[in-house]
Amino acid sequence: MDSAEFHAAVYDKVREIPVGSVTSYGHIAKLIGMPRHSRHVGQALKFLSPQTNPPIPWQRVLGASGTISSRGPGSDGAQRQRDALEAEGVEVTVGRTGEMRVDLARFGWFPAPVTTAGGRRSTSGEDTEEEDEDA
DNA sequence: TTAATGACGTGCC
DNA sequence: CGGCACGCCATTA
Repeated sequence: MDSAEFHAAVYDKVREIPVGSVTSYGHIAKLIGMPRHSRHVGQALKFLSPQTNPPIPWQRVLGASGTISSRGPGSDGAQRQRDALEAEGVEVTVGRTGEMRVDLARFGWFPAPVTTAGGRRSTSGEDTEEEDEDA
């Protein structure tokens, strides 16, 4: 798979994230069949954000713990991401160290991968997890 | 060709 | 929960 196709795949998946929901780089990587390329997903987003026509909702992609990546102190990207998320109705909390994170139990969006063959994970039905958690 | 980097993830303390 | 170390891998120096 070329970087171009990788970017396309990432773009396609990220675009599927429903409004008001978030997911992790790692999950995107899994969805496109490359669970070890979590870091490259982020790179793809960086590469795509300024040039995709229907703007890619990169703000809906966070770290595996629901934490927003720093992306550099000088860059306000993280701040913009938080703002964009809140604008969509996603609750963003800030810790002491200024770390911003989202409650994945409430806003997380983790569809099961296709699991072509050999992959354990029941092909029939859906995975039994998450679902509505109301507090 | 080797070394370093990074929008990450997981295991440990 | 906070912080730290190690593993992954394509890209870049």
